[in-house]
Amino acid sequence: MNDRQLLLKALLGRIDAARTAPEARLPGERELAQALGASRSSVREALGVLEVLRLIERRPQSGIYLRPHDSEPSLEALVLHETLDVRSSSVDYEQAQEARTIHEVEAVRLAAERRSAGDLDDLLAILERSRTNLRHGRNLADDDEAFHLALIGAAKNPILLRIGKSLYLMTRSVRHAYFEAAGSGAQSLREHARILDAVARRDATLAAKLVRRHYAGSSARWRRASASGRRR
Amino acid sequence: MNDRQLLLKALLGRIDAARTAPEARLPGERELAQALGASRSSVREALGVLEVLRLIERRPQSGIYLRPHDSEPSLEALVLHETLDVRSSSVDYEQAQEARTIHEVEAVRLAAERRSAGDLDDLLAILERSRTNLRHGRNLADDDEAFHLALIGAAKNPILLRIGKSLYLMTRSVRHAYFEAAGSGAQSLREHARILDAVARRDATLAAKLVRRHYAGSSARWRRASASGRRR
DNA sequence: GGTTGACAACTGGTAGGACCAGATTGCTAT
DNA sequence: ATAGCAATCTGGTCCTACCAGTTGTCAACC
Repeated sequence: MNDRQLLLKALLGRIDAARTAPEARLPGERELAQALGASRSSVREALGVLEVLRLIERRPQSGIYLRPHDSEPSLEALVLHETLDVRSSSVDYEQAQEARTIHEVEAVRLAAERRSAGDLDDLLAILERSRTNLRHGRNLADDDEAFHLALIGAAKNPILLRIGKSLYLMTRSVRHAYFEAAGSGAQSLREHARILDAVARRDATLAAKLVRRHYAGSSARWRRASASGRRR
Repeated sequence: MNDRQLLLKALLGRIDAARTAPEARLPGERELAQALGASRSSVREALGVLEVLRLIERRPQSGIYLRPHDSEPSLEALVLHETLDVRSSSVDYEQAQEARTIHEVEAVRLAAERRSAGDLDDLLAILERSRTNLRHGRNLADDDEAFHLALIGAAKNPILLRIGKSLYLMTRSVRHAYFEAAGSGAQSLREHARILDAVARRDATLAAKLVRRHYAGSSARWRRASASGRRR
């Protein structure tokens, strides 16, 4: 992780800390720079990023204020929190999973109608690679993500794909933990194969049903696992 | 529009212009600063924003490069383009409308199950205000947005609400034009009332069906209007 | 004592210079 | 012709300075 990311992470930490405090105001730029061991220029650039991400608000001649939690942070901000591994109450796994379900069940309907032969080839290649990785005992989280994103991509709507990528990034760490559990990889692959088959036969209704079941099943398995493990 | 936004807009313009050029590379920071009449500090802060928005990539000791179009820009970037009114091929109204449909049809199912009494009050108040504005011949685009976002909000999933807000921002200008057409406001309000009724009776299936029809109808009306008007 | 005014001490916003380290370019000497 | 060096680019960082408003303090005045 480079200096820029470290600086962002430090600032995100301050923001999360300040969120509980009564005073929803950050120290001045000069003070922040000294506290974080960076120059004001660098701090300002990071603050500019956090501002367009809707996490803070800078009022000239006044100060830097946290945006109230009810004004939703941007999707990119949620992703940033996740990728920089900052503890945050704003990213709820169940909510992200719900959004993913909604999103992908409908996207796969479109994919079943619009998929090209090339899309099928891509999906099949990903499935093959997943099987190989499964045999070698590797974590299938990234293969799983590749399959689902390729599925959404076959719907030929870049906005849907963009949303899908954000949602997947949000749940990345949880999915990695999920695929550590024995058997979850094999089960996931079987369901992927059936979904791909439905998309290949252009059966939108069946594909949607399978995706919904796929999500419901993995959510249930995850809840069981985390309830018994209780390590989160 | 303040100086920061103007600077961002100017840079976005350069990016869109450079996208057609063979050389996917922007001038250096010093040169940009001089050309745009700003200091390097200001340009750097703006570039930092465009970088986290995935529009550009800065390579140390090399230069500033445009990200290839196939790597999707962030949702926030799409919104930024729209709000700063920069001509861009990356925001397609039909695609955004399709994403909105998917998104809201499923969100309203959840809303029908989870809506509180307060949600109903809010929705009803928005509907009442819309009727007043309709009588006064005002543009209903903002009322329409408020109703739909309140509907999504009743699903009690902040991530869904965040996505909804982004999608609405993307289509804002088109919706304003749409509500200029005579009759579209009244028709829209009738359908809103029926949707609200279904949500109040917790009939998720009916509510979803009505929302889908609502979107299909308005899209069709918009296509007819823009085909006859041909001013876009 | 309470109000009001002026002044000093902040704040973020902008500007512009300086230096660094690595990459590129082009020239020079072999 | 080529190997090697030097000048010159690049973005990344730091620094000082100034501006224009806001905020807080405190003294003077009613």
